[in-house]
Order: sequence, then structure tokens, then C-alpha cells
Amino acid sequence: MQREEFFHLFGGNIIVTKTTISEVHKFVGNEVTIGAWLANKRSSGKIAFLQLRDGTGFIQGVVVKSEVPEDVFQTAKSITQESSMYVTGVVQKDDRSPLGYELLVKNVEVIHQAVDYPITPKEHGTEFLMDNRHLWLRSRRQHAIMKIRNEIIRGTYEFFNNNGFVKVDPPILTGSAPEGTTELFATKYFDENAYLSQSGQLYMEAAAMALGKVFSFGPTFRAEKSKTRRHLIEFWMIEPEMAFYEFEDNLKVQEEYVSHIVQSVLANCKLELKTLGRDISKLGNIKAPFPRITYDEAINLLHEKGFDDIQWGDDFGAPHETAIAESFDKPVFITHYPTSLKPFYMQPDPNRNDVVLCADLIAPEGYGEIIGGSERIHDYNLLNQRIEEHNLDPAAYKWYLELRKYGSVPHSGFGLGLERTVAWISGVEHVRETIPFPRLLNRLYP
RNA sequence: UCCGCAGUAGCUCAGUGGUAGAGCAUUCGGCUGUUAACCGAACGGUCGCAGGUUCGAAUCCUGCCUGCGGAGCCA
Repeated sequence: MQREEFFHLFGGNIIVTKTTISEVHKFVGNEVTIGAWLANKRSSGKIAFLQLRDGTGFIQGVVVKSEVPEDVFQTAKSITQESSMYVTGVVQKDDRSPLGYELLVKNVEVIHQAVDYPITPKEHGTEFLMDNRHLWLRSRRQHAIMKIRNEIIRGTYEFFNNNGFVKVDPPILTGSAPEGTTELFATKYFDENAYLSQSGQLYMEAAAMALGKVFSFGPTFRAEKSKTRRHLIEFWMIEPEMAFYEFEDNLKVQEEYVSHIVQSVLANCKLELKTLGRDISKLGNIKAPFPRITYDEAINLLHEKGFDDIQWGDDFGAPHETAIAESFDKPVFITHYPTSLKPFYMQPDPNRNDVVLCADLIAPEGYGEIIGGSERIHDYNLLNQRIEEHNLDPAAYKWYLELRKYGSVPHSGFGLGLERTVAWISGVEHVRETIPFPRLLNRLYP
């Protein structure tokens, strides 16, 4: 029934506290009203259980036939999945609930009755769920993943703000291919050709020369026909860049940053990790420092593990990365890759010209590379030579070279893939569940 | 782009040459502590599309489309 009618019938206080599921613990024994959707329902002849969700969490509403007007009980019995309503009831502590609290329902006011909600309580296939991604997000599992994603983003801002970094936003539309290797999304910029950014790094180097320590957080686009559980066409990257930071300083920032976000999620997303069934014993010890092995050592390790096919100079595939990660219980840095495998801007090792001062951070449990980073070349002539060697257009890199012309300094940076990190920390199999609306090969809808 | 697997009710699937099936969802009925509740009934079909073989095809053959998993490349 309507709230006004309900309150009139029962006299009492017209002003009942309106709150959210996340706040009910403050109102034990009191009557509150919650705006909610019906996630699921079970009922018998004289009692009904409403699984309610309001975006802040999930709570069970119990409707007892003998304690409410007949029409309220009938409403509770007939209401359909995902209908919206205002539920008024008394908050009760109950150890049978995962939340610890239940709502003893006094009134239900339906706002909108949903008809034939497609995602039923039973199992569904990937294609169907992806077609219904706009509704799938309402599920407990997706809700938990999005909350963890948010916590990682929150922890990211917290870490960099606490450590003297300035957030800088590089452009998304760019005039030329920064690296040339991977495929870019092309579009028109009035009469010119433009491309969607596949990395903000070069711009972040310019920003670091202005602001010292900077970080970006934004979308990135890769027009590659990759179809694996680790790939998205559109994904979000965190790209810090630090002036006067050399190779070793760079790794320290990375391990401290990754430790910070893992510990933030452990501290603030207990219920979400439980909902996902994540084995949190594997996250507790993710604290700096992280182990490091060189590319050379990694090749030897792979040979010991029976990978006879791989030779010095080959890049690692997914099975190689997984095999290396299995040897450690923390994320592991693989450092000093051959120069030929890496982009033009990476600083050579002063002791060895054939490897560069770079590191990839490989997540445990087969989640693959979550960070790629390096010290950058700060010598004008060397960078110019590399641009020529890679057959890049010198005109497009004029501004980038100029950073080495006016007070060049050693500097380093890295890029962390948000969705792979969310997948790893959440224990989710595929990155498509770690972003609200994934752009995948052959999927641009919804 | 290459390799492998799949497409049957709104959803998840069974059916391998002879009348199109089950569970869930929906509707109706029953049940006072359910946890993907349960019990009974009803409703529900272009068997991905096109062609072929056969007395007869969801089932066998050919082509195409779509999806999933993986490789390469990458975060």
C-alpha cells in the first residue's frame, strides 16, 4: 500500500528514517524505509522471504502473514523479480544472514512491477549474459566485482596522492601512432587522420618534466584481434611517470603501489571477496618487496621446467608467463629483456647493450602481465638513433625528442592494466567481467 | 588471421535416422525460516541459415553465419 495510507492506518510516526542497506546496522530495533529492487523471492503460505538489493548491498526482508495487512502479504507474494519498491520494516540482528541483519517487513510499496526479467536464478551462458550486460550488472557477483574495481581505483588515487604525484590527463585523440607496432583505431579529425590513444606514456613523460611525479588514469584502445581471457579492445590503464627515478626506483614504486591496492581490497571488500569465493590466503602475503628475475634467468628457469622450444631472444607466451609465475607466491618482476623485444624508448643497460632497463610484473595464478615499465632513454642522440632504427616518422616525434633537448633527466615509468589487476585480485576468470561494459572482438553492444 | 568446440522452448541442456523432451522462468494451486527453497498443474518449438542424401533428417553430407576457448600480439 502507499506509504501515506500505511502510516495513517498505524498512527505512529509519519517520518520513518529512509536509509540504505549498507547503513541498517545503525538502526537495529528501529523502523526504516529502503528503496530497493527484488533480487529473488521465496514464499510459503504464511511467510515470504524477499531478497532485496539497493546498490549498497543485499538484505533479506521477511514478511509474516499474521503480522501485516492482507494486501501487503499478497503484494509480497505476487511481486516479480527486479520490481522496484519502497520497503518499510524493523531492522533485526540475525546470524543466519551473511550481512548479519534482516528486515522484518511491515509494508511494501511497489514503484514499478517488472515483467519477464530475463536473467533467472538458474545458470546462464556467456553469450546470453553478455547480451544482457546492462542487467547482469545487478547480480551479486557483478556487484561484488564492480565494488572491488572501485576500491582499486580509490586505492590508486590514495597511493599516488599520498606520495606526491599529480594526476595528469593525456589526450585520447592523437595525431600519430606512438609505437607503430600495435594496431590503432583510426578516425577523422576534421580533415586530418587521428587515432585513439593506445598509451598516454609519451605525454606523461612531458608532464613529468613539468610536474616531477605524475600519474594518469584513463581508457586505452587496441584494435588487435585478440580473443583471450586477458584481452579487451578498450581497457583502462594507470600510467605513472617519475622524473629523476631510475630503474630500481621505478620497481620500488610498482611493488609498493600493487601492495597498497591489494591490502586496500582485503581491508575494505571482505564481503565482496567472500561473495566471489576468492581464496584470500593467496592475497594476504602480497606485500613489497616482490621477487625479481632477469630475462636470462627466466629463460633458464623455463628450460629447467621443460620448455625446450624457447631460446634467448624469443618473447614469452602466456604458458611461459604462467610457468614463471608458478615458481613464486607473489607477483614477480621479469627484468632486462632483449632490446629487440621492447619499444624504441627504453634505456639500454649500461653494462650490456643487448638488454634494456625494463620490467614486466607478472601476477600469480596465471593472470599474466599486469605491469610493463622501464627507465626511458634521456639522451637526445640515442633516442634520435632509435627513432631512425625503428623507421618512425621524425616529424611526429619532434616534440618528444625536444624533452631531451631542454634539461633532460633520467626518468622512469610504467603502465598497469586495471582490468587484469581486478581479475587477479577478485579471482575472476575473464577480464570481460571486470569492466562494466566490455568492448570485445565482435561485441560493441550493449 | 590460424587451430579447436558449440548452436534444440525466454534461459540451461538431453535427444545420433522413425510422434519434440526435462529443469528453471511465467501463470494457477499448496506449504510459517527459506538460502539457485520445495510439491502439483498449465503455458511454451522456424531444432542457427541455405542446399543436398533418404520412404523419412534435430540426427548424415556440403557451404555460410554466430558464439565460446586458445594461439600470435599486448596491459
